Amino acid sequence: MGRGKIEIRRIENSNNRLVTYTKRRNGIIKKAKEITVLCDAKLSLVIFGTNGKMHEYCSPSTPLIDILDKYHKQSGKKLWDAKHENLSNEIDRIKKENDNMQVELRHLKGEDITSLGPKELILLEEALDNGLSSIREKQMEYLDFATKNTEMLEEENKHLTLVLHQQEMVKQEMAMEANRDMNDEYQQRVREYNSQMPFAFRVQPIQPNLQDRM
Amino acid sequence: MGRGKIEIRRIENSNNRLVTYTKRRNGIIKKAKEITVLCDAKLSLVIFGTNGKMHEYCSPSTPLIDILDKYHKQSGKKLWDAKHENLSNEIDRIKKENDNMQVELRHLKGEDITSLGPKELILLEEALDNGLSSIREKQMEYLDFATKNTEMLEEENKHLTLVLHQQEMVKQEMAMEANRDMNDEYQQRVREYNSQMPFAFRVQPIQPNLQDRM
DNA sequence: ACCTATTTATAAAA
DNA sequence: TTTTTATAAATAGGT
Repeated sequence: MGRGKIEIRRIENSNNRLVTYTKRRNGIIKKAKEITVLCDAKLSLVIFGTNGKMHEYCSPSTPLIDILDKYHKQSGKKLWDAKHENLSNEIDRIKKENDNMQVELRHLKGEDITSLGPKELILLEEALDNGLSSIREKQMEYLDFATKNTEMLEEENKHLTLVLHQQEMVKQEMAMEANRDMNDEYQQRVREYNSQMPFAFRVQPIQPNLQDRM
Repeated sequence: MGRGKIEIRRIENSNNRLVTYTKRRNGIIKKAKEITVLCDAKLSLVIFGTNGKMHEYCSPSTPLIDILDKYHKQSGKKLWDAKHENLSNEIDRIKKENDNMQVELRHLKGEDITSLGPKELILLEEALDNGLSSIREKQMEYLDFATKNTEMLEEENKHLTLVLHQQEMVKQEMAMEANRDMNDEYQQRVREYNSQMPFAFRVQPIQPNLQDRM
């Protein structure tokens, strides 16, 4: 398709080669675009000329990666190295595991059991029974612990109350002694002062229980 | 370039579209081959038709992977890095999901529950109880079914036995009539003959119950 | 799948 | 380079 017919063999004249390359590259890319529109094909095209420059065309809204992914699957050729493949396999494996567990979980929760036979049901029942008894055992532990704890706390409470009471007794005694030693006139003045102001503003003793004795 | 000019827009007639696709695909692949020879270009071409079938061309002695590698470098677009990352994320996500399920499963089976608090134990117990009751319900269904089935079979058995008995009676009657009609002399001869050979070798009547009357 | 009128691509020249 | 143009090649529509 030109002024003369050419053989399909490397063009030796480098200038001609470059010109032809450019023209034909444009031609191919044009045709690539056309086929994607006309026949809604998906297509990926990458060309490198002798100069090393790259040109590409990829059908619209189809990332090259997707096309290569398909290529990968259909050709069976490994584009992405072993690493990639491993990851894919790993995903498949884990997904399967996931599904199995999901099913088991649902079964244990009593869901989707219509398809199960009597023997499977018995196994499930056993598993659930075991689970229940383990959990009730644990609950028992908690209960025991709570009971013991309560007892201990009550014991401690009793002790603390006792100690507190004893301390109070000691304080009372000390206070009584102090009282006796206190200057009588000062006491008198405090009483007079207090009687002149409303109760709420009076100086209160720090130990509220002691105020009875004032 | 054909009998008529066509607009570059999707060909609606699906048959035409397929034909055009095939022709143009061949055209593009041919041109791809030509440009690699004429201009020693490196090229990769992957096409998918609407049917999902793949066709490809890759310049000789240039593995697709190399071309994509170059593409990778020159376009700066991440091809497999992105893909790789996606896969890794996916794996992480699924693994996490997996772990959670695993834990849940173990809990339901009453394992690894040391770390659980009383409230969690109560929730677990409820779940197990629900599961158990669902499963026992299902077992009940099976049991009911089995019981009904047994009853039905017994009923049928009874009926069959009855029918069988009646048939026997009829046969007996017929046999008795036949007996009465039989030639007495022949009967006599059979009796004599039998008395001369050991019991085990005697001709036995087909209906064993009838032999009592002989 | 084959045919062929026509369109399209392009080789060579300017 | 890009444009031109004669010609080769591709292909649309028909069989």
